[in-house]
Amino acid sequence: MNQALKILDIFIKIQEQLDVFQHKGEDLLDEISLAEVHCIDCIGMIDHPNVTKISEKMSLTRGGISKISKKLLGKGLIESYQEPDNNKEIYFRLTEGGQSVYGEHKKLHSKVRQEWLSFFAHYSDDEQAAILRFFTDINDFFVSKSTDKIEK
Amino acid sequence: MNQALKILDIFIKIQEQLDVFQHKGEDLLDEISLAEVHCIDCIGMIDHPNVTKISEKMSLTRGGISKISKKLLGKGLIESYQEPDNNKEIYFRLTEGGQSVYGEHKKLHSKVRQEWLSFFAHYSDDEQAAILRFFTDINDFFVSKSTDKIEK
DNA sequence: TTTATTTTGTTAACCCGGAAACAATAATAA
DNA sequence: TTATTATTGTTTCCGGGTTAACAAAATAAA
Repeated sequence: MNQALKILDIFIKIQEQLDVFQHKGEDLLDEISLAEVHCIDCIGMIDHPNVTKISEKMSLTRGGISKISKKLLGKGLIESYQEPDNNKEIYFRLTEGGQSVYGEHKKLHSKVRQEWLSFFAHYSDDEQAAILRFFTDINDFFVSKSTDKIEK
Repeated sequence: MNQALKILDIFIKIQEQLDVFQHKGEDLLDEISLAEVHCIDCIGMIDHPNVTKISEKMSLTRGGISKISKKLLGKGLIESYQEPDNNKEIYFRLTEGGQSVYGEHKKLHSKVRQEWLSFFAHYSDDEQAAILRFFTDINDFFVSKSTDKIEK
């Protein structure tokens, strides 16, 4: 079996298991779902975050974000505010509790990042270059594929 | 920015878009969901497939498979049978319609496989070796991580 | 054998998103 | 200005999955 076939087979296996990867088991904080944490992350990063901006950033529906933000409000992790000259848009900001979750998530994120970096350290420059090219190509492929869909 | 960091960043981007990849837009057959097609695939491949075996193969709950198989029965794509010496286990087999869906899915699968192969053809042997090592390592990592979880 | 335990498939209640309809507001055109 | 169009956020309904409880059957233990 040539290399290409082996890569392919493993790649498929990985895909199958990928859901295991995502973020599960992080146990960031019980009682807060993954989507909620991501939402908090967005609110912490976006300038004047509202439902629409968050939904775009998270690639979810406005309806979905509307529900999530409602929950976060209920849990006291975020609060909403409006600008005096605009009665339509509703913005969010993190409360102290939300800030804390935001910080925990960032910490965990950098920990995972560190793990990946030490993982990559075991590869030679040439190997890393090959992997890089591969991922660059894949990414381009996905981007072009997703714009295809938008054009449909 | 060194290579490792670049790979990492791209890898994360890809992850974010990965859901786009899975199987969406295949339009194998309207009126049949992705899970249903996968279920048909399992039933076509497993020896004496029952709810339990399918759920293990698909990494879904028995309850979930129970519902899906009910739908497939309703659509006439599969049928159930039992062995004379066992009144508990219920097995499935594909009907003609199910066979047809099974075949279509296989065809599409090999088409995708072909696309990936021509994709990999653009890489040198050394590059392919690096990519292969990378995926092998990742896969091992995932496997060990998931067994960790089982031990929990 | 009889009794406990395990396995199997189903169901009810629930959670999470998406799609689509909707009212309120803002932005644009006339 | 007024009228039309676009944007924003919410809500209802639905599909798809999980969890947990359950009855029926098979298996293991007594």
